[in-house]
Amino acid sequence: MEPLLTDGELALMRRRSFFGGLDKELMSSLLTDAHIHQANAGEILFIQGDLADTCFIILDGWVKLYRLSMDGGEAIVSVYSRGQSFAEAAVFSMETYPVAAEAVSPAKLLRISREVLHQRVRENPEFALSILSATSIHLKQLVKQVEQLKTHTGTQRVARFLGSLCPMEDGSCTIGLPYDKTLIAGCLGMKPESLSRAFAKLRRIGVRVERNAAAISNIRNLRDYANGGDGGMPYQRTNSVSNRYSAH
Amino acid sequence: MEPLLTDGELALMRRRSFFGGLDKELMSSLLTDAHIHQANAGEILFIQGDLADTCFIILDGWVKLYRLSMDGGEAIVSVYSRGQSFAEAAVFSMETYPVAAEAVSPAKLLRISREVLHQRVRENPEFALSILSATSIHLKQLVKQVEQLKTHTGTQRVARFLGSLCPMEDGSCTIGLPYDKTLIAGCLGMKPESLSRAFAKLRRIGVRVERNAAAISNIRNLRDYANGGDGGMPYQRTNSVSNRYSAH
DNA sequence: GTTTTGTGATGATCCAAATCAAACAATGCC
DNA sequence: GGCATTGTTTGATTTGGATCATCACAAAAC
Repeated sequence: MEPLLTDGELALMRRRSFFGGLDKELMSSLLTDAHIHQANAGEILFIQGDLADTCFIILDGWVKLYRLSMDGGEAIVSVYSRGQSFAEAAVFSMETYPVAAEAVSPAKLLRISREVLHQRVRENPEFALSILSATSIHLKQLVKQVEQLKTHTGTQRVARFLGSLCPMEDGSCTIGLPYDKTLIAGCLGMKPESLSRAFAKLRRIGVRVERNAAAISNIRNLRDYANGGDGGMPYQRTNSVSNRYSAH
Repeated sequence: MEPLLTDGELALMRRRSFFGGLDKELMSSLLTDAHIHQANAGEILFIQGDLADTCFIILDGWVKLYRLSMDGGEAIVSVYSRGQSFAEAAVFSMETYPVAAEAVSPAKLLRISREVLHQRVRENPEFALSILSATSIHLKQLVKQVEQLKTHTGTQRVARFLGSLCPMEDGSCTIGLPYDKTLIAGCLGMKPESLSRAFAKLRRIGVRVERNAAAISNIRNLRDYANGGDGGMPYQRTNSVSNRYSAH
Protein backbone atom coordinates (compact mmCIF):
# COMPACT_ATOMS: atom_id res chain seq x y z
CA MET A 1 0.00 0.00 0.00
CA GLU A 2 1.18 3.51 -0.62
CA PRO A 3 2.32 5.63 2.30
CA LEU A 4 -0.07 8.13 3.83
CA LEU A 5 2.51 10.87 3.79
CA THR A 6 5.50 11.80 1.69
CA ASP A 7 8.96 11.90 3.18
CA GLY A 8 8.91 15.67 2.91
CA GLU A 9 5.71 15.87 4.92
CA LEU A 10 7.14 13.60 7.59
CA ALA A 11 10.23 15.76 7.85
CA LEU A 12 8.08 18.87 8.08
CA MET A 13 6.10 17.44 10.96
CA ARG A 14 9.19 16.42 12.84
CA ARG A 15 10.51 19.91 12.44
CA ARG A 16 7.48 21.93 13.48
CA SER A 17 4.89 19.86 15.36
CA PHE A 18 4.87 17.72 18.47
CA PHE A 19 6.30 14.89 16.40
CA GLY A 20 9.64 16.51 17.04
CA GLY A 21 11.39 14.09 19.32
CA LEU A 22 9.45 10.94 18.60
CA ASP A 23 10.98 7.71 17.45
CA LYS A 24 9.97 6.04 14.21
CA GLU A 25 7.67 3.38 15.66
CA LEU A 26 5.62 5.77 17.75
CA MET A 27 5.30 8.11 14.84
CA SER A 28 4.03 5.44 12.54
CA SER A 29 1.70 4.08 15.21
CA LEU A 30 0.12 7.51 15.35
CA LEU A 31 -0.19 7.63 11.62
CA THR A 32 -1.90 4.30 11.17
CA ASP A 33 -5.03 5.72 12.74
CA ALA A 34 -4.76 9.17 11.23
CA HIS A 35 -6.79 10.49 8.34
CA ILE A 36 -5.93 13.02 5.71
CA HIS A 37 -8.50 15.70 5.10
CA GLN A 38 -8.37 18.05 2.17
CA ALA A 39 -10.16 21.23 3.24
CA ASN A 40 -11.47 23.93 0.92
CA ALA A 41 -10.74 27.58 1.53
CA GLY A 42 -13.28 28.92 3.98
CA GLU A 43 -14.19 25.50 5.30
CA ILE A 44 -15.02 25.37 9.00
CA LEU A 45 -13.19 22.52 10.72
CA PHE A 46 -14.94 22.91 14.07
CA ILE A 47 -16.57 25.64 16.09
CA GLN A 48 -16.22 26.56 19.71
CA GLY A 49 -18.34 24.33 21.87
CA ASP A 50 -17.85 21.25 19.70
CA LEU A 51 -16.67 18.17 21.52
CA ALA A 52 -12.88 18.21 21.20
CA ASP A 53 -12.29 14.81 19.66
CA THR A 54 -9.72 15.55 16.99
CA CYS A 55 -6.30 17.16 16.86
CA PHE A 56 -4.89 18.49 13.59
CA ILE A 57 -1.53 18.84 11.92
CA ILE A 58 -1.30 21.08 8.88
CA LEU A 59 0.50 19.54 5.93
CA ASP A 60 -0.24 22.44 3.66
CA GLY A 61 -2.23 25.67 3.72
CA TRP A 62 -3.39 28.05 6.44
CA VAL A 63 -5.85 27.67 9.29
CA LYS A 64 -7.15 30.39 11.58
CA LEU A 65 -8.39 29.84 15.11
CA TYR A 66 -10.89 32.39 16.33
CA ARG A 67 -13.53 33.04 18.94
CA LEU A 68 -16.98 34.43 18.43
CA SER A 69 -18.18 36.56 21.30
CA MET A 70 -21.82 36.63 22.27
CA ASP A 71 -22.47 39.86 20.42
CA GLY A 72 -21.13 38.45 17.17
CA GLY A 73 -17.63 39.88 17.27
CA GLU A 74 -14.84 37.72 15.90
CA ALA A 75 -11.50 37.58 17.71
CA ILE A 76 -8.75 35.82 15.82
CA VAL A 77 -6.58 33.93 18.26
CA SER A 78 -3.91 32.61 15.93
CA VAL A 79 -3.14 31.47 12.42
CA TYR A 80 -1.19 28.29 11.80
CA SER A 81 0.52 26.92 8.74
CA ARG A 82 2.51 24.03 7.26
CA GLY A 83 3.88 21.67 9.85
CA GLN A 84 2.12 23.11 12.85
CA SER A 85 -0.33 21.27 15.05
CA PHE A 86 -3.36 22.73 16.79
CA ALA A 87 -6.04 21.63 19.21
CA GLU A 88 -3.81 19.07 20.94
CA ALA A 89 -4.48 20.72 24.27
CA ALA A 90 -8.25 20.78 23.87
CA VAL A 91 -8.23 17.09 23.07
CA PHE A 92 -6.63 16.39 26.44
CA SER A 93 -9.01 18.57 28.42
CA MET A 94 -11.81 16.06 27.87
CA GLU A 95 -14.08 18.88 26.95
CA THR A 96 -14.98 21.15 24.07
CA TYR A 97 -12.90 23.32 21.76
CA PRO A 98 -12.58 26.84 23.19
CA VAL A 99 -12.16 28.26 19.68
CA ALA A 100 -13.41 27.69 16.17
CA ALA A 101 -11.12 26.71 13.29
CA GLU A 102 -11.41 27.65 9.64
CA ALA A 103 -9.17 26.89 6.69
CA VAL A 104 -8.33 30.27 5.17
CA SER A 105 -6.83 28.64 2.09
CA PRO A 106 -7.16 25.19 0.60
CA ALA A 107 -5.48 23.05 3.23
CA LYS A 108 -4.22 19.50 3.58
CA LEU A 109 -4.73 18.34 7.14
CA LEU A 110 -3.80 15.32 9.16
CA ARG A 111 -6.46 14.43 11.71
CA ILE A 112 -5.70 12.36 14.81
CA SER A 113 -8.46 11.23 17.10
CA ARG A 114 -8.69 11.76 20.82
CA GLU A 115 -8.76 8.02 21.47
CA VAL A 116 -5.52 7.41 19.63
CA LEU A 117 -3.74 10.28 21.34
CA HIS A 118 -4.83 9.22 24.81
CA GLN A 119 -3.93 5.66 24.02
CA ARG A 120 -0.45 6.61 22.88
CA VAL A 121 0.15 8.77 25.92
CA ARG A 122 -0.77 5.89 28.17
CA GLU A 123 1.55 3.56 26.26
CA ASN A 124 4.49 5.90 26.02
CA PRO A 125 5.19 8.67 28.51
CA GLU A 126 7.75 10.23 26.19
CA PHE A 127 4.92 11.08 23.87
CA ALA A 128 3.18 12.91 26.72
CA LEU A 129 6.27 15.06 27.09
CA SER A 130 6.17 15.89 23.38
CA ILE A 131 2.57 16.99 23.58
CA LEU A 132 3.26 19.00 26.71
CA SER A 133 6.11 20.70 24.99
CA ALA A 134 3.90 21.62 22.03
CA THR A 135 1.10 23.06 24.17
CA SER A 136 3.70 24.90 26.17
CA ILE A 137 4.77 26.65 22.98
CA HIS A 138 1.20 27.63 22.18
CA LEU A 139 0.80 28.93 25.72
CA LYS A 140 3.89 31.04 25.35
CA GLN A 141 2.64 32.49 22.08
CA LEU A 142 -0.62 33.48 23.72
CA VAL A 143 1.19 35.07 26.61
CA LYS A 144 3.20 37.15 24.19
CA GLN A 145 0.05 38.13 22.36
CA VAL A 146 -1.55 39.31 25.59
CA GLU A 147 1.54 41.35 26.33
CA GLN A 148 1.42 42.91 22.88
CA LEU A 149 -2.24 43.78 23.20
CA LYS A 150 -1.88 45.29 26.65
CA THR A 151 1.28 47.31 26.20
CA HIS A 152 1.73 48.17 22.53
CA THR A 153 -0.13 50.28 20.02
CA GLY A 154 -1.56 48.85 16.83
CA THR A 155 1.24 50.29 14.74
CA GLN A 156 3.84 48.76 17.04
CA ARG A 157 2.19 45.37 16.71
CA VAL A 158 2.25 45.72 12.94
CA ALA A 159 5.93 46.57 13.09
CA ARG A 160 6.58 43.51 15.21
CA PHE A 161 4.61 41.34 12.82
CA LEU A 162 6.64 42.55 9.86
CA GLY A 163 9.85 42.18 11.82
CA SER A 164 9.00 38.58 12.66
CA LEU A 165 8.73 37.81 8.96
CA CYS A 166 12.24 39.00 8.24
CA PRO A 167 14.60 36.04 8.19
CA MET A 168 17.72 38.00 9.05
CA GLU A 169 18.83 39.98 12.08
CA ASP A 170 19.63 43.26 10.43
CA GLY A 171 19.85 45.03 7.11
CA SER A 172 17.09 45.37 4.58
CA CYS A 173 14.80 42.91 2.88
CA THR A 174 11.58 42.41 1.00
CA ILE A 175 9.09 39.94 2.37
CA GLY A 176 5.81 38.56 1.14
CA LEU A 177 2.77 38.99 3.33
CA PRO A 178 1.61 35.50 4.26
CA TYR A 179 -2.12 36.19 3.92
CA ASP A 180 -4.50 38.98 3.06
CA LYS A 181 -4.58 42.21 4.99
CA THR A 182 -8.00 41.68 6.51
CA LEU A 183 -6.67 38.56 8.19
CA ILE A 184 -3.47 40.25 9.28
CA ALA A 185 -5.54 43.03 10.83
CA GLY A 186 -7.65 40.48 12.68
CA CYS A 187 -4.58 38.69 14.03
CA LEU A 188 -3.23 41.93 15.38
CA GLY A 189 -6.53 42.94 16.94
CA MET A 190 -7.32 45.86 14.69
CA LYS A 191 -9.62 46.83 11.82
CA PRO A 192 -8.39 46.70 8.20
CA GLU A 193 -8.61 50.48 7.97
CA SER A 194 -6.34 50.84 10.97
CA LEU A 195 -3.87 48.37 9.52
CA SER A 196 -3.74 50.41 6.35
CA ARG A 197 -3.03 53.56 8.33
CA ALA A 198 -0.42 51.74 10.37
CA PHE A 199 1.39 50.77 7.18
CA ALA A 200 1.24 54.40 6.15
CA LYS A 201 2.82 55.47 9.46
CA LEU A 202 5.60 52.95 9.05
CA ARG A 203 6.63 54.56 5.78
CA ARG A 204 8.41 57.11 7.97
CA ILE A 205 10.81 54.41 9.15
CA GLY A 206 11.43 52.89 5.76
CA VAL A 207 8.63 50.39 5.20
CA ARG A 208 6.97 50.25 1.80
CA VAL A 209 3.99 47.95 1.44
CA GLU A 210 2.82 47.29 -2.06
CA ARG A 211 0.37 44.61 -2.98
CA ASN A 212 1.45 41.47 -1.28
CA ALA A 213 4.98 42.51 -0.51
CA ALA A 214 6.66 44.67 2.09
CA ALA A 215 10.04 46.26 1.49
CA ILE A 216 11.91 47.07 4.69
CA SER A 217 14.90 49.31 4.41
CA ASN A 218 16.22 48.80 7.94
CA ILE A 219 15.11 45.85 10.01
CA ARG A 220 16.84 47.16 13.14
CA ASN A 221 14.81 50.36 12.94
CA LEU A 222 11.59 48.44 12.51
CA ARG A 223 12.25 46.20 15.51
CA ASP A 224 13.26 49.17 17.63
CA TYR A 225 10.01 50.88 16.76
CA ALA A 226 8.06 47.74 17.69
CA ASN A 227 9.71 47.70 21.10
CA GLY A 228 8.87 51.22 22.04
CA GLY A 229 10.94 53.40 19.75
CA ASP A 230 14.09 54.83 21.23
CA GLY A 231 14.36 55.19 25.00
CA GLY A 232 13.89 52.60 27.68
CA MET A 233 16.43 50.06 28.77
CA PRO A 234 15.78 46.62 27.38
CA TYR A 235 15.00 44.10 30.07
CA GLN A 236 17.86 42.02 31.37
CA ARG A 237 17.65 38.33 30.68
CA THR A 238 18.95 36.24 33.54
CA ASN A 239 19.42 32.61 34.21
CA SER A 240 20.45 32.97 37.82
CA VAL A 241 17.59 31.54 39.78
CA SER A 242 19.01 29.98 42.88
CA ASN A 243 19.23 32.65 45.52
CA ARG A 244 16.13 34.72 44.85
CA TYR A 245 14.05 32.87 47.42
CA SER A 246 15.32 30.94 50.40
CA ALA A 247 15.86 27.58 48.78
CA HIS A 248 14.20 24.83 50.79
CA MET B 1 7.39 13.09 61.26
CA GLU B 2 4.65 15.59 60.82
CA PRO B 3 2.89 15.82 57.46
CA LEU B 4 3.96 18.49 55.01
CA LEU B 5 0.40 19.56 54.34
CA THR B 6 -2.85 19.65 56.27
CA ASP B 7 -5.82 17.62 55.10
CA GLY B 8 -7.53 20.84 54.13
CA GLU B 9 -4.65 21.82 51.89
CA LEU B 10 -4.62 18.42 50.25
CA ALA B 11 -8.34 18.64 49.56
CA LEU B 12 -7.86 22.14 48.13
CA MET B 13 -5.19 20.92 45.75
CA ARG B 14 -7.30 18.02 44.56
CA ARG B 15 -10.11 20.43 43.89
CA ARG B 16 -8.28 23.13 42.00
CA SER B 17 -4.88 22.00 40.69
CA PHE B 18 -3.60 19.21 38.49
CA PHE B 19 -3.72 16.92 41.51
CA GLY B 20 -7.37 16.47 40.65
CA GLY B 21 -7.60 12.91 39.48
CA LEU B 22 -4.49 11.48 41.04
CA ASP B 23 -4.42 8.50 43.34
CA LYS B 24 -3.03 8.69 46.84
CA GLU B 25 0.34 7.09 46.16
CA LEU B 26 1.23 9.29 43.23
CA MET B 27 0.18 12.34 45.15
CA SER B 28 2.36 11.50 48.11
CA SER B 29 5.26 10.58 45.85
CA LEU B 30 5.08 14.09 44.44
CA LEU B 31 4.96 15.57 47.89
CA THR B 32 7.98 13.80 49.28
CA ASP B 33 10.22 15.88 47.07
CA ALA B 34 8.26 19.10 47.35
CA HIS B 35 9.19 22.08 49.43
CA ILE B 36 7.03 24.62 51.15
CA HIS B 37 8.00 28.23 50.60
CA GLN B 38 6.52 31.07 52.57
CA ALA B 39 6.72 34.16 50.37
CA ASN B 40 6.42 37.75 51.53
CA ALA B 41 4.13 40.19 49.82
CA GLY B 42 5.95 41.66 46.85
CA GLU B 43 8.46 38.84 46.68
CA ILE B 44 9.57 37.88 43.18
CA LEU B 45 9.44 34.13 42.66
CA PHE B 46 11.07 34.14 39.24
CA ILE B 47 11.43 36.46 36.29
CA GLN B 48 11.00 35.85 32.61
CA GLY B 49 14.08 34.27 31.15
CA ASP B 50 14.90 32.26 34.27
CA LEU B 51 15.44 28.58 33.68
CA ALA B 52 12.05 26.95 34.28
CA ASP B 53 12.99 24.40 36.90
CA THR B 54 10.14 24.71 39.39
CA CYS B 55 6.38 24.47 39.26
CA PHE B 56 4.23 26.01 41.99
CA ILE B 57 0.96 25.29 43.73
CA ILE B 58 -0.53 28.03 45.87
CA LEU B 59 -1.66 26.91 49.30
CA ASP B 60 -2.55 30.40 50.41
CA GLY B 61 -2.29 33.95 49.11
CA TRP B 62 -2.16 35.52 45.66
CA VAL B 63 0.44 35.42 42.91
CA LYS B 64 0.51 37.49 39.75
CA LEU B 65 2.17 36.44 36.52
CA TYR B 66 3.30 39.29 34.31
CA ARG B 67 5.54 40.16 31.42
CA LEU B 68 7.88 43.08 31.13
CA SER B 69 8.20 44.42 27.63
CA MET B 70 11.46 45.82 26.36
CA ASP B 71 10.38 49.39 26.96
CA GLY B 72 9.58 48.72 30.60
CA GLY B 73 5.83 48.24 30.35
CA GLU B 74 4.25 45.62 32.60
CA ALA B 75 1.51 43.37 31.22
CA ILE B 76 -0.24 41.28 33.83
CA VAL B 77 -1.06 37.91 32.35
CA SER B 78 -3.00 36.37 35.20
CA VAL B 79 -3.46 36.24 38.94
CA TYR B 80 -3.74 32.93 40.73
CA SER B 81 -4.87 32.03 44.22
CA ARG B 82 -5.42 29.23 46.73
CA GLY B 83 -5.29 25.78 45.19
CA GLN B 84 -4.15 26.79 41.74
CA SER B 85 -0.94 25.69 40.09
CA PHE B 86 1.18 27.71 37.73
CA ALA B 87 4.28 27.24 35.58
CA GLU B 88 3.64 23.53 34.99
CA ALA B 89 3.75 24.09 31.26
CA ALA B 90 7.00 26.03 31.32
CA VAL B 91 8.64 23.27 33.30
CA PHE B 92 7.86 20.82 30.51
CA SER B 93 9.10 23.03 27.71
CA MET B 94 12.70 22.47 28.83
CA GLU B 95 13.30 26.15 28.54
CA THR B 96 12.79 29.38 30.42
CA TYR B 97 9.76 30.97 32.05
CA PRO B 98 7.96 33.22 29.57
CA VAL B 99 6.61 35.37 32.42
CA ALA B 100 7.67 36.66 35.81
CA ALA B 101 5.86 35.74 39.03
CA GLU B 102 5.37 37.87 42.11
CA ALA B 103 3.50 37.19 45.32
CA VAL B 104 1.05 40.07 45.71
CA SER B 105 0.21 39.06 49.27
CA PRO B 106 1.99 36.87 51.78
CA ALA B 107 1.73 33.47 50.16
CA LYS B 108 2.30 29.86 51.13
CA LEU B 109 3.62 27.96 48.13
CA LEU B 110 4.37 24.37 47.31
CA ARG B 111 7.36 24.03 44.99
CA ILE B 112 7.90 20.95 42.84
CA SER B 113 11.07 20.55 40.83
CA ARG B 114 11.34 19.84 37.14
CA GLU B 115 13.20 16.60 37.77
CA VAL B 116 10.47 15.21 39.97
CA LEU B 117 7.71 16.17 37.55
CA HIS B 118 9.46 14.66 34.56
CA GLN B 119 10.25 11.56 36.56
CA ARG B 120 6.64 11.11 37.61
CA VAL B 121 5.36 11.62 34.08
CA ARG B 122 7.70 8.92 32.85
CA GLU B 123 6.58 6.57 35.61
CA ASN B 124 2.89 7.21 35.31
CA PRO B 125 1.17 8.32 32.12
CA GLU B 126 -2.01 9.18 34.00
CA PHE B 127 -0.09 11.95 35.66
CA ALA B 128 0.84 13.30 32.25
CA LEU B 129 -2.85 13.51 31.41
CA SER B 130 -3.47 15.47 34.61
CA ILE B 131 -0.80 17.98 33.74
CA LEU B 132 -2.05 18.26 30.18
CA SER B 133 -5.51 18.91 31.47
CA ALA B 134 -4.26 21.67 33.77
CA THR B 135 -2.27 23.44 31.05
CA SER B 136 -5.24 23.08 28.77
CA ILE B 137 -7.28 25.09 31.28
CA HIS B 138 -4.65 27.82 31.40
CA LEU B 139 -4.60 27.90 27.62
CA LYS B 140 -8.34 28.31 27.52
CA GLN B 141 -8.19 31.18 30.01
CA LEU B 142 -5.64 32.97 27.88
CA VAL B 143 -7.73 32.46 24.76
CA LYS B 144 -10.68 34.04 26.51
CA GLN B 145 -8.52 36.92 27.65
CA VAL B 146 -7.37 37.55 24.09
CA GLU B 147 -10.98 37.55 22.95
CA GLN B 148 -11.90 40.03 25.67
CA LEU B 149 -9.04 42.35 24.79
CA LYS B 150 -9.77 42.26 21.07
CA THR B 151 -13.52 42.60 21.06
CA HIS B 152 -14.64 44.32 24.27
CA THR B 153 -14.18 47.75 25.77
CA GLY B 154 -12.54 48.28 29.13
CA THR B 155 -15.86 48.88 30.83
CA GLN B 156 -17.25 45.65 29.40
CA ARG B 157 -14.27 43.74 30.70
CA VAL B 158 -14.81 45.26 34.13
CA ALA B 159 -18.46 44.20 34.00
CA ARG B 160 -17.42 40.68 33.08
CA PHE B 161 -14.89 40.62 35.89
CA LEU B 162 -17.50 41.65 38.44
CA GLY B 163 -19.98 39.19 36.97
CA SER B 164 -17.50 36.36 37.31
CA LEU B 165 -17.23 37.10 41.02
CA CYS B 166 -20.95 36.66 41.58
CA PRO B 167 -21.67 33.16 42.81
CA MET B 168 -25.25 33.05 41.61
CA GLU B 169 -26.87 33.16 38.19
CA ASP B 170 -29.23 36.01 38.71
CA GLY B 171 -30.56 38.48 41.24
CA SER B 172 -28.49 40.89 43.30
CA CYS B 173 -25.48 40.46 45.52
CA THR B 174 -22.58 42.18 47.20
CA ILE B 175 -19.12 40.86 46.52
CA GLY B 176 -15.69 41.64 47.89
CA LEU B 177 -13.00 42.67 45.43
CA PRO B 178 -10.28 40.04 45.64
CA TYR B 179 -7.36 42.45 45.42
CA ASP B 180 -6.62 46.13 45.12
CA LYS B 181 -7.88 48.19 42.23
CA THR B 182 -4.49 48.84 40.71
CA LEU B 183 -4.04 45.10 40.28
CA ILE B 184 -7.56 44.64 38.93
CA ALA B 185 -6.89 47.37 36.38
CA GLY B 186 -3.69 45.65 35.33
CA CYS B 187 -5.43 42.29 34.90
CA LEU B 188 -8.00 43.87 32.65
CA GLY B 189 -5.43 45.71 30.59
CA MET B 190 -6.29 49.22 31.67
CA LYS B 191 -4.96 52.05 33.83
CA PRO B 192 -6.30 52.58 37.38
CA GLU B 193 -7.92 55.87 36.30
CA SER B 194 -9.79 54.08 33.55
CA LEU B 195 -10.96 51.41 35.96
CA SER B 196 -12.29 54.08 38.24
CA ARG B 197 -14.20 55.68 35.39
CA ALA B 198 -15.49 52.28 34.30
CA PHE B 199 -16.92 51.72 37.78
CA ALA B 200 -18.56 55.12 37.48
CA LYS B 201 -20.14 54.15 34.16
CA LEU B 202 -21.46 50.92 35.62
CA ARG B 203 -23.40 52.87 38.24
CA ARG B 204 -25.97 53.42 35.49
CA ILE B 205 -26.72 49.70 35.45
CA GLY B 206 -26.86 49.27 39.20
CA VAL B 207 -23.31 48.71 40.33
CA ARG B 208 -22.07 50.48 43.46
CA VAL B 209 -18.42 50.09 44.30
CA GLU B 210 -17.38 51.26 47.72
CA ARG B 211 -14.05 50.52 49.24
CA ASN B 212 -13.40 46.87 48.82
CA ALA B 213 -16.93 45.82 48.03
CA ALA B 214 -19.18 45.95 45.00
CA ALA B 215 -22.96 45.90 45.32
CA ILE B 216 -24.69 44.63 42.20
CA SER B 217 -28.41 45.19 41.95
CA ASN B 218 -29.02 42.99 38.92
CA ILE B 219 -26.49 40.40 37.87
CA ARG B 220 -28.34 39.63 34.64
CA ASN B 221 -28.04 43.29 33.59
CA LEU B 222 -24.36 43.31 34.38
CA ARG B 223 -23.65 40.20 32.36
CA ASP B 224 -25.71 41.47 29.44
CA TYR B 225 -23.70 44.67 29.45
CA ALA B 226 -20.46 42.67 29.47
CA ASN B 227 -21.59 40.73 26.40
CA GLY B 228 -22.39 43.71 24.30
CA GLY B 229 -25.39 45.36 25.88
CA ASP B 230 -28.73 44.68 24.26
CA GLY B 231 -28.82 43.57 20.63
CA GLY B 232 -26.99 40.77 18.95
CA MET B 233 -27.98 37.16 18.95
CA PRO B 234 -25.96 35.07 21.36
CA TYR B 235 -23.86 32.48 19.62
CA GLN B 236 -25.34 29.03 19.34
CA ARG B 237 -23.54 26.34 21.21
CA THR B 238 -23.47 23.01 19.36
CA ASN B 239 -22.14 19.61 20.02
CA SER B 240 -22.92 18.19 16.63
CA VAL B 241 -19.57 17.67 15.06
CA SER B 242 -19.88 14.71 12.75
CA ASN B 243 -21.03 16.01 9.42
CA ARG B 244 -19.25 19.32 9.14
CA TYR B 245 -16.33 17.87 7.22
CA SER B 246 -16.34 14.66 5.29
CA ALA B 247 -15.47 12.22 8.05
CA HIS B 248 -12.62 10.02 7.00
C1' DG C 1 -3.35 64.77 68.06
C1' DT C 2 -0.85 65.74 63.41
C1' DT C 3 1.93 64.36 59.60
C1' DT C 4 2.96 61.14 56.17
C1' DT C 5 1.90 57.99 52.69
C1' DG C 6 -0.64 55.26 49.61
C1' DT C 7 -4.74 54.65 47.15
C1' DG C 8 -8.71 56.01 44.73
C1' DA C 9 -11.58 59.60 42.35
C1' DT C 10 -12.17 63.47 39.25
C1' DG C 11 -11.15 66.96 35.68
C1' DA C 12 -8.85 68.64 31.30
C1' DT C 13 -6.52 67.38 27.39
C1' DC C 14 -4.43 64.44 23.89
C1' DC C 15 -3.85 60.47 21.01
C1' DA C 16 -5.07 55.98 19.03
C1' DA C 17 -8.32 53.48 16.92
C1' DA C 18 -13.23 52.55 15.57
C1' DT C 19 -16.79 54.03 12.76
C1' DC C 20 -19.07 55.74 8.76
C1' DA C 21 -18.58 56.83 4.11
C1' DA C 22 -16.69 56.97 -0.29
C1' DA C 23 -13.28 56.21 -3.81
C1' DC C 24 -10.32 52.76 -6.01
C1' DA C 25 -7.93 48.52 -7.33
C1' DA C 26 -7.80 43.72 -8.31
C1' DT C 27 -10.19 39.49 -9.45
C1' DG C 28 -13.25 36.44 -11.33
C1' DC C 29 -17.31 35.81 -14.14
C1' DC C 30 -20.47 36.08 -17.98
C1' DG D 1 -14.71 43.50 -23.09
C1' DG D 2 -18.14 45.08 -19.26
C1' DC D 3 -19.60 44.03 -14.58
C1' DA D 4 -20.20 42.33 -10.02
C1' DT D 5 -17.41 41.05 -6.05
C1' DT D 6 -14.07 41.49 -2.88
C1' DG D 7 -10.13 43.68 -0.89
C1' DT D 8 -7.66 48.05 0.06
C1' DT D 9 -6.96 52.92 0.77
C1' DT D 10 -8.28 57.54 2.23
C1' DG D 11 -11.07 61.13 4.53
C1' DA D 12 -14.11 63.09 8.32
C1' DT D 13 -15.83 62.28 12.67
C1' DT D 14 -16.51 60.13 17.16
C1' DT D 15 -15.28 57.38 20.99
C1' DG D 16 -12.34 55.05 24.30
C1' DG D 17 -8.61 55.25 26.95
C1' DA D 18 -4.04 57.28 28.33
C1' DT D 19 -1.86 60.97 30.36
C1' DC D 20 -1.05 64.62 33.54
C1' DA D 21 -2.52 67.12 37.37
C1' DT D 22 -5.12 67.73 41.46
C1' DC D 23 -7.83 66.52 45.21
C1' DA D 24 -10.10 63.51 48.79
C1' DC D 25 -9.55 60.29 52.09
C1' DA D 26 -8.17 56.45 54.90
C1' DA D 27 -4.50 53.89 57.10
C1' DA D 28 -0.37 54.05 59.20
C1' DA D 29 3.52 56.60 61.43
C1' DC D 30 5.28 60.01 64.40
